Amino acid sequence: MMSNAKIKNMEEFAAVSGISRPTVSKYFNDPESVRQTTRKRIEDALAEYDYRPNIYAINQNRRLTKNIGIVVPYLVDPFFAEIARNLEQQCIEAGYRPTLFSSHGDQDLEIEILDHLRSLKPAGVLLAPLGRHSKKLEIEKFCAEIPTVLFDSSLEDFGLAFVGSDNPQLSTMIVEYLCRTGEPPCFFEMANPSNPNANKRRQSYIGAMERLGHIPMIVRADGEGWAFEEIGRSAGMAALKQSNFKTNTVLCSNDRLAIGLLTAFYEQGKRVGFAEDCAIRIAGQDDHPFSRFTCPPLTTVAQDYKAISRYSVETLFAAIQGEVKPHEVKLFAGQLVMRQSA
Amino acid sequence: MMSNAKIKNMEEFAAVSGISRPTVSKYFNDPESVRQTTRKRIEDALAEYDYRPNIYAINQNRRLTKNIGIVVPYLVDPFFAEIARNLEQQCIEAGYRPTLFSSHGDQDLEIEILDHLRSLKPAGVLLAPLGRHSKKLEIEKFCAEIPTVLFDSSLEDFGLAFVGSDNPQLSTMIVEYLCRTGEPPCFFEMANPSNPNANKRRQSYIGAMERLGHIPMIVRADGEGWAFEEIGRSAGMAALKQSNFKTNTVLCSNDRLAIGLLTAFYEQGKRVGFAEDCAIRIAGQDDHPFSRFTCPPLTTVAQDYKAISRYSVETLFAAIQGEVKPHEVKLFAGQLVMRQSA
DNA sequence: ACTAAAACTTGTCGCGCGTAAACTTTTTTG
DNA sequence: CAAAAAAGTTTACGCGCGACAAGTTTTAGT
Repeated sequence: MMSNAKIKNMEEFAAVSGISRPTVSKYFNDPESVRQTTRKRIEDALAEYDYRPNIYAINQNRRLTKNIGIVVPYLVDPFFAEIARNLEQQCIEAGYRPTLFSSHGDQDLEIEILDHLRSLKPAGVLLAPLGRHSKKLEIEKFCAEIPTVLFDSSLEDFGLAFVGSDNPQLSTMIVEYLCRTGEPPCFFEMANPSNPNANKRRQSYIGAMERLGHIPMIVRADGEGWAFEEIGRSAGMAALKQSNFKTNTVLCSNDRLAIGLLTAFYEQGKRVGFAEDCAIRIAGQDDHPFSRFTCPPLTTVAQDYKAISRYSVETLFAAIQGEVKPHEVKLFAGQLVMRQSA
Repeated sequence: MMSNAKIKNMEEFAAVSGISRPTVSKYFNDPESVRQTTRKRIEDALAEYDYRPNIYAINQNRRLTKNIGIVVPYLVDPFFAEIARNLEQQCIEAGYRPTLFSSHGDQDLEIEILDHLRSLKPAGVLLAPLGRHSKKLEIEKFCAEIPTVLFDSSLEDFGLAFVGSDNPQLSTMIVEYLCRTGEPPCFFEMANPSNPNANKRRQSYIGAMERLGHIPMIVRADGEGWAFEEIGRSAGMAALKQSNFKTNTVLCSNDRLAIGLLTAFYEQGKRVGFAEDCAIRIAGQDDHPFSRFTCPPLTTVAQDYKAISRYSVETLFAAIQGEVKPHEVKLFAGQLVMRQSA
């Protein structure tokens, strides 16, 4: 059926479809905007001839493209890969073209990505900043230029909105659970957390412990970068040898640290879990995609991935379509995921 | 220092830099192609005025863009995220603009991505196809149109080259290791593997076992899709209950399946490893980023990520720069990674 | 059936840049 | 220092499409 005549541009395509070029152009911008009969004629021609409008010519002339930038700090972390997948899907469903970028934990790369994004003239950007290391001024400038929704990790009140998890709620919930079912937890975190969520979680841990009449016990892991599992393992090993965990329960700042800590305990021959013969209980925070498959499976509090990604996209599109709102902070509650590690 | 005068286009920028527009254009295409003195004048102006050529106007007029498409089947798998990261980095170093796409295990999405890629007019594409499910004809057509290097998973002789691991070598090495150090391994794989590598690994397992005088024992896991861990866990559980593993050693078709199987054994209270008190040995194939952190850490054969990504990029760029070679198959050897699981 | 609104047509301009030809200036070279 | 080579300038065109104005046809509403 497909005719072999090659269509070079919209002019030629308009000719073979029997419709004028401006109308064809209108169709490609929004198929609903033309009459049913002309729409059919165009789509018949589309079925017969292989033509697609030149995306560069389109974007050059449209003030706003249909591009959406998605930037995550570290794509090798399946947590971000999973969120990115959700975001991508929802952008496509809304008729936009998402482009995915990862800063790979490098703040210079993050700025380069924003720079590249600028020249892409996106309709909007969904940005999970690196956190503590992000070059604030440059990001602020970017948010002022291009409609941007921040997620996962907030940066002051930059952008249209911040969408993330209610860290105090997450941490409080798991602290209370751990206290209710055994010894109060120590808190295991990185000494220099690259993510502001870490600070909120520490504060929430301290608050929850004090409310329950316990003394907060914080164990800090040395190490830089985004290799959280390895940091959790090596620093966990060190803490173990120095008996830094004062109770038989450890709450980790995030699941990846917990995964590393599980390995450390395994290597020391200590059983982890709530059973009789276990030496220690370990819990995480995030519900990382792999947490269900650790040994023992990791008890944690789940972030509401879907709600976060859905609300981020909705907020961005509302703003793109002209809705004006003051900066909003939207936090979603987490859910306790009880498995065998605690 | 930065002047606040806004530069709209190359015309204006040429004016303020005191150089003619064609020369400025030449500079942006290749800074080396202009005289040192004029280069300095342009770069001085660049430092003072904030101007970047419009990428859409550039790409509309250049027959070939500087875009490189990177397509992986499933980005939530850190294995692919890691390879993608390497590929990305090398493209950037070579002065190209990589764009990352994930098929998310969906063959229709894979075709859509290729379609979108076509309209991006990339200089080249690095493609890890979905495997068995990929719509061959469409991919073949794509490879014929655009310089494409296939990696990880081959599809006949499509594209400029296939770059991957020497699966027979990988499988043979680990089979020999397992046989040397204990009972010969059963082989645990998905009943309908979505990836052709799985078939090669099964064949290699069978060959290696026969050469060593053992009878191959294959256990097949039911399940569809890319949730390998869950398939490994549930099917592993079933196989365990039905005593389908005839020896105390299991070689898994890939690490993610092994990770799920570890969980199944854990849930059944069976210790995994080579120690005296262990019920079973489990080994994987790939050296997944998380394999070092499973409990016990997973013995596996490592794919040479770096070599694969480097050679893929080099081959693509050689072709882009005009080098003509017949279709090449480049396989890299793996390395035994001995940990505690086997 | 008549009228107004909606949709389409023709024609024309401009976006920002690549590219090429013809000419001029600067640099290199023997 | 003259001649050749290299680099830069001027001028002009074209890429494929969005956008708009003015006129024409179709549709919807009474």
